[in-house]
Amino acid sequence: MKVTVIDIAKKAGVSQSTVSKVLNNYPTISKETREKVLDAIKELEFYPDLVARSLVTKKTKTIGLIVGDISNPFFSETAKVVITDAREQEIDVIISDTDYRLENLELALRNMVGRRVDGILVASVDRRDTVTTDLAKKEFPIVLFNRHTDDKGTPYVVTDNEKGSQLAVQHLNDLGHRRIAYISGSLSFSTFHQRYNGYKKALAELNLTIDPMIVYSGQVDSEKIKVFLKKVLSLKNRPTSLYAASDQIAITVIDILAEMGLRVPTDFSVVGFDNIDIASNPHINLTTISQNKQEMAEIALEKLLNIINSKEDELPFQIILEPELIIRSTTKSIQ
Amino acid sequence: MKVTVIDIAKKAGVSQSTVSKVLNNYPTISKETREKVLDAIKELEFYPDLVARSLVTKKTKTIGLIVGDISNPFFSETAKVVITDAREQEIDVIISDTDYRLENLELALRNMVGRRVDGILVASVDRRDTVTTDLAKKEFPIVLFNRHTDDKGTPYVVTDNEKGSQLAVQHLNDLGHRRIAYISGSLSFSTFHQRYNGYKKALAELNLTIDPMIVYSGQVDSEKIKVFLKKVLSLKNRPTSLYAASDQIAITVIDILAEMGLRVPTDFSVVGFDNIDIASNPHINLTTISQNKQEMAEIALEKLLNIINSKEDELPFQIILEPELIIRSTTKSIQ
DNA sequence: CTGAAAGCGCTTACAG
DNA sequence: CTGAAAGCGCTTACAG
Repeated sequence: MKVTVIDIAKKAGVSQSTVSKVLNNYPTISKETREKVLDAIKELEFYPDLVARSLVTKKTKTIGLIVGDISNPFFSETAKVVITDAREQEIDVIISDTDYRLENLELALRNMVGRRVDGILVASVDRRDTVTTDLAKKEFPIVLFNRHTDDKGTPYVVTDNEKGSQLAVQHLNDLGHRRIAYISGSLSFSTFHQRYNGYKKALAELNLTIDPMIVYSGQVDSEKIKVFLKKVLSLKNRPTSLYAASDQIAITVIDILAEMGLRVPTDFSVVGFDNIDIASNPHINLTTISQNKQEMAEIALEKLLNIINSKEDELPFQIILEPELIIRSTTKSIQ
Repeated sequence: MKVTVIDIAKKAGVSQSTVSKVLNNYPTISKETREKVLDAIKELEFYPDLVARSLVTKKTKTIGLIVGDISNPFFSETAKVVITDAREQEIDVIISDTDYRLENLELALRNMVGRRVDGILVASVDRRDTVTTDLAKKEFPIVLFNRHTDDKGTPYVVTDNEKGSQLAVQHLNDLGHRRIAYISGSLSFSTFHQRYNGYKKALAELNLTIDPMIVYSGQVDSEKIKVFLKKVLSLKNRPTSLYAASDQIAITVIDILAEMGLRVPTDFSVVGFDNIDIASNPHINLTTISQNKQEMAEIALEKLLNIINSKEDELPFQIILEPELIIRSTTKSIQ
């Protein structure tokens, strides 16, 4: 029923090893035998069993990619780069979606190791995670991107998030804003943690007061954001602008402000972070901090493949990319 | 170095087969031996090699998912459902991105078969593809969703696209529009082909003229759309509305109209198709035909797993889901 | 240039 | 209830 290397060998009148050798392009095989074998392969429609091959070569030509939420554009846009680039090297990618939960991350990691993937790329690691570090210590090929762990034991490539926040705050300050609210997702992610630090640092440098009343971090569903915005806008000393630690949050904020009858940027300025595709849509046209996601994903993959092929000696490395301020039309100078 | 079932056997003082049996929860194993083995497993941090297991069980607990473009929200939102639901059954998913090209689709299919995935889900098949049909004929578990091939030889679950177009055209007609332009992606996809047919059919039923001048199908980058719109709007008998066969196209259209100084819906009405997440964003608020993507993906996966477990006898099946008109604010009655 | 043999790390009849 | 042995489908030293 199923065609194996043995069937090909019989058909071509050669040994099993010879078949294997033409499959793997051994240079020693003579032209005639190679052709006999190739003919048999074509005739019997033989496709080598990659599972069996993996068992002996110890390579699966598969890598794992762990994301927080594949339906979030940030992750799907970076996944695209990883999948496409990996394909060029005939590598497949298994995707795991953690829903941003630490336990799911750890499950995914263990599962992928059991699957014997050649390496793992983690786009959404939790600061507290230790499993990635354990793997890195055991010299299992693993690279983090976007986020890293507190212990910094695993190689990573990220954007300079503090710097990003400074660009955002500076921009608002340049426009005359002195009260700048802040919203971010959970501080258990290094991205949000650093953007938060950068926000505070930038305020301090500009001699602006850090007011906990206009700062929120945690779950960022639209209900929670609404409650926060209502509170903030009812303050007597209310802010004139807001820096959101992601474009998704920024867009939600703008929607809610619209519902509340506030126009952006006339009544209120908003800056996002990420520069996802939709941010440049003319209807949204969000001022944001751009991270070069594609480059980040490309580098992470390239480095991972280097590690897999033992071409990387200085581990763990840390690559930090520059963010960039992109001014569009959700920020405006204060009157 | 690497811990195997043999190491566990030695450590626990039992045979290799016994270790395997506790790993696979054979009921015959006595409590004491089971515990000895479990202890050894824990102590040596043993994780069974899933590649070796697959070679003998003939199951990889992996399925393939082939999409046209993972960064397109339609695909990433359905991928999310597939990945999450599969995980609950301890199944991993390998994603392939074809960039909508037939040759890439066929490469991906052959590769996945070589990888011995247990089954394949194709979200973006080409009408002309025959590889999927060949696989289905050989009883390889495969289910198409969203799009199907012309030969209908492979089971699929899709939306009633003709019906969707009829809902869109009817809605515009109800608002008084008599000249309705149409844009869609390549007709080599059943989705666009059927939406196109539905569009013509609906016009015919309403006794409206089908004017090839205001119809476009093919590549849908924003340049091509711009050229088409310019041409259409310079017609003396210019249309008052447009039906776009996807939300992404509709959003691009609205952007271009804005650039050209036309307001939607005051000057021009637009209907999309898909109801992707961003369509309901207050800044876009697109009137569209909703397909229940999540349900579609869920059913496709469920059916695929049924086929894998030989619980599906009537093959190929065809499941057709109902589309729904969602009226938002990009359509308006004509004065 | 080709082939016989061993082995990758599991599972699964089968025997006891 | 447990174990010896064969086998899944390949690749890879090694010998010739």
